[in-house]
Amino acid sequence: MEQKYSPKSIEQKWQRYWESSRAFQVGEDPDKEKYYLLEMFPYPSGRIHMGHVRNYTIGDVVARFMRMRGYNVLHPMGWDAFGMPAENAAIKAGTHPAKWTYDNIDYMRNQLKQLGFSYDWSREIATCNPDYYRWEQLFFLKMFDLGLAYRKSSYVNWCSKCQTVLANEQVENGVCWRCDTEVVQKEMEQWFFRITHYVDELLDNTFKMDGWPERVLVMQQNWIGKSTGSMLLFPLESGDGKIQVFTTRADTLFGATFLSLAAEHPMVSDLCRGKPQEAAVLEFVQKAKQSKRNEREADLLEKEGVFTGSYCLNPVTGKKMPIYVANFVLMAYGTGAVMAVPAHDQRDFEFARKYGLPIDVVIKPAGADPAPSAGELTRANEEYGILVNSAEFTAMASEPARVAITESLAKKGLAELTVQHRLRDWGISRQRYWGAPIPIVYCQKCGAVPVAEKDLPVVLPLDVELLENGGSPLPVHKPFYSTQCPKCGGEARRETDTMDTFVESSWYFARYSCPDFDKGPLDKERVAYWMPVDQYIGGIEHAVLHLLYSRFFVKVLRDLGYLQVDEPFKNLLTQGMVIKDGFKMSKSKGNVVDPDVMIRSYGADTVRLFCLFAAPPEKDLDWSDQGVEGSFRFLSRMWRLVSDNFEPLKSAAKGLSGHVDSDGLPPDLAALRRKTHQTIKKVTEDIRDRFHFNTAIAAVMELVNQIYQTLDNRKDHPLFWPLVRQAVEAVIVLSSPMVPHACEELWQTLGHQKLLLDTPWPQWDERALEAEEMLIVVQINGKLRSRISVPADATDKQVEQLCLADPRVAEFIAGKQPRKVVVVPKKLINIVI
RNA sequence: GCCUGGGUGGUGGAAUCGGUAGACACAAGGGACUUAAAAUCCCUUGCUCCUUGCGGGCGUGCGGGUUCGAUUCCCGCCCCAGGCACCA
Repeated sequence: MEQKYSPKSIEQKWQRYWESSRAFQVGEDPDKEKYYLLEMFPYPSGRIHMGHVRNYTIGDVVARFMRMRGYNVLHPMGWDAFGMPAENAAIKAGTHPAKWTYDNIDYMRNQLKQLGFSYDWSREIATCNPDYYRWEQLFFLKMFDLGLAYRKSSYVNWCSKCQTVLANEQVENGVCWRCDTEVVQKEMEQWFFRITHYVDELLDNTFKMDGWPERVLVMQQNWIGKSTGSMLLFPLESGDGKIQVFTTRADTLFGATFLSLAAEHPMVSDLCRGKPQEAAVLEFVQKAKQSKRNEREADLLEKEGVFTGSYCLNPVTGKKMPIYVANFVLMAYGTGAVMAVPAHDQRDFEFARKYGLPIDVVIKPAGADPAPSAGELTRANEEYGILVNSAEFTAMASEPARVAITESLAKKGLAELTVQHRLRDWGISRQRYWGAPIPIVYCQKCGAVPVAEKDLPVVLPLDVELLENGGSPLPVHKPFYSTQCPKCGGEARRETDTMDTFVESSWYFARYSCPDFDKGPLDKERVAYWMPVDQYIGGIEHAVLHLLYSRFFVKVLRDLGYLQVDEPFKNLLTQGMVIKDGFKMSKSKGNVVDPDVMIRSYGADTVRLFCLFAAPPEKDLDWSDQGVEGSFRFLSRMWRLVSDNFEPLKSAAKGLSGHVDSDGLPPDLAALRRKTHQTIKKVTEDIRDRFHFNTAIAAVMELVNQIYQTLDNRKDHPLFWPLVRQAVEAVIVLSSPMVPHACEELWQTLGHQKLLLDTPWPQWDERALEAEEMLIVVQINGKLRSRISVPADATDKQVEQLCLADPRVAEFIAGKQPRKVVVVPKKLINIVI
């Protein structure tokens, strides 16, 4: 065999073999337990980056491990192929988004193959293919029928650079998640998916999804933002109408002295009409609407408002409450109207001070007597406490009072206990070209009419001229937009917006179970076999976006009868970022490491090994060129272990599957045998129970070190080579999910006919783990003082006696009588004197 | 402000159920082999003190506590990262 480890030829050899033998193709096998392992599919941006390499390496280890453990493993790969970068790149390069996308897919597929990932390539999906998105258009139609897809005019987030609307989830700190452009509010007609219909289930399940990281669940809970409170009606003084308000603090209702409305509140213009304040109000509203979203939302603006000239009545005190328009009230949350309780809400307090409005104290802190007067307050007291100045509710505690006050008003039809969520419906219209067309037609006579199912797919035309400014060419592409109304046959215009690309990624995982199915989106039998995904792996950046949308979509598909699961992903692993020199790898920082270059210099196995060894998967990984060298050195060391001892190893009779009894073995061979089995146990448990590949690799390295030591101190014994061979085979088998090419080659070189891939994962022998002697740590008063070796079967009492007989121990005790002796079996003894 | 993680040598990290802190690597220093280099192999490497030993003390962000024993559990702080946030 080759003396030197040369990954290039080995890796090509095995990659070709896996491809030609279709080694990773799977079908439904009712006799085998299925395991569906999925990594988040990439956007075909051009070439893969180290983040992908890390993500997919982690997944590949699990897939190969589970396969060797006897599961029927589905491990697919595909492309999240619609999206804006394709358009921008195509405009820049004078090409077509489709060509750009498919070229990138070809390049990146090849990159993934060079890394030796065990994908079933026969199931590959590209979401920009009409055979994929046609089903999404069908879902849209079904959702439209059920009212789960609807159109409304509303203020939406607009990114001027991307020339499109963004979902709430795609706005981060007031700027576009893609290009960091300031997002402005724009009133537009948009299509929405009614994710709020599932808000309770989406939230409730987060408390049961024990296979997900806590922090992702908490992020989703925060995003959904449930708050429990009361809906209250405040009658207008004029008598014609009521204003609806949501509050979590109905216990403070007796202290509500005015009302604040959002600038966009529909009643504002009526309330100020004909009043002396009208002009000032309209000017204020105009100004507020123009202010930028992040300025208005972040705590930057000073609280300002203007009196509308109208009053409403406090439903419990009957007092007149002036109605203001205020710049800090959001139309998007609750009803866009807030009852102001200056004594118990800091914003209202500041507002009341500024405009000279009354401050009525109605809560006193528990233990404070009497309640502080309004004049004494320097800031609002927002804590729960005991009610004062609240008629029959005085002396009640806040929480029961909140309910009691609401219920008492409910009898007059002025209140109800209710729940509000922060979550808004998902706006899916995008004014972009490279996406799935929304299957709707607008007819002068019939309005918005769904395309007939039989006319699907609505194919995105490829023969378009892209516009320089990035806007969509569809609205000016007559062959596309010009059509007939499906209802009346009259002249009509197609919807020219496309769907948010997150729609594609919300169900691709289900389509992998039957990517070739053409009678519908999902083949019931196959999808029932494979779904849900048993293990999903991807970046934390999708904690809310993709992972929430997918959860929603699965519930829709379930209710449409396509799926039988409630949640898509049973277990979720969110891997950390790849960092170099303290920063996330990025072109602007100039710290990008190109996977191609690494593979060329060291081979895929080294790159894989480094990604696994440098950190546990959930932590950020610090890229280190020396660390990569170290990984390569280890693989070379493993290679030499076989090449330097090739002849004796090859002729040694017993491989890993053979049994060797430890009776009568010399100590170093007994120790090697023990270490072999300990390593099998350690690696199995580290991968199976916690995905800690770094400690699994460390354990294999320890075994390699011990094999070298054993070889250095070689003594003749008939079982020497058989035991070394067992240890070496353990190294190869246990490493194989992580560095598959090198291991497969070594395995074959040692004379195995069967692929390592199809070799069952090794079992450890419990009896082989135990030594005849065990090392006991001796503590005196909790401090480490000595170590003694005792027979493995020694009782606690015997351990104690052996310990007291130890000269070092005797010295420390110095004849004193121990007050207490604690023995931890097989580990430690602590003598207290 | 609220919520969730996290803080261990020069570095990445280990210690899985309260039981030897620093496994395994990287880096550094010293040595062997070599004409030389690369590669490989061996030794040292948390800090500190002395009488240099099979030695003593200190040490897991800080301060307390529980325990025979705490990186691990409890209480109170500090710092870092992430999420939510004028949310009524």
